[in-house]
Amino acid sequence: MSDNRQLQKISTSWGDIVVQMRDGKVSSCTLPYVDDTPTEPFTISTTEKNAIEFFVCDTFRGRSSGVPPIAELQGSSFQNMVWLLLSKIPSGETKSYREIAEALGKPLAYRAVANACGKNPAPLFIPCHRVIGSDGKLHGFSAGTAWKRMLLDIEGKKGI
DNA sequence: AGTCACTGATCGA
DNA sequence: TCGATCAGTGACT
Repeated sequence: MSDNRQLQKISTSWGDIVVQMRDGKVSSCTLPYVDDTPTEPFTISTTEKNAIEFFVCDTFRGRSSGVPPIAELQGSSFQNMVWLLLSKIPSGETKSYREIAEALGKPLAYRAVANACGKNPAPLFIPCHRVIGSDGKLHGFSAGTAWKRMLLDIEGKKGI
């Protein structure tokens, strides 16, 4: 099992997005933390020379190109189920923490769902930013809600 | 036992 | 209306 690891950086005005690959699959994605009210407008610079960059670029354009293969996720069974559901939310749509919990057959586990979202190893690739509160508020994002707000805005959910 | 990226209810301004 | 506050909830450390 010679794991063929590879790091990929994508530079943006908010800092570098670092994607870690293993055997050609995405195993994690790290976004730099940004304050809730960034002064800097978001810009991204990449050559889109491979599938990862292409996907990330498309994401920030509000398009949903094919999601690159994601490595097997190492979380608890509950977390894996949450992450699987998240990955099925299409671009431009949102779900509430409670809807996810209900889909898992545990409507009262919304708090746990939120926990799992926060531990999502690959934001962007697993679209945890499309999960918002049932009151329509963003509530949180591991790398700062600025990302969440921007992504939803780009994907067509204006004014959240 | 304590921590949460929640939710629904309640209360005061 | 809109906020702050509170209790209840489940998974995880």
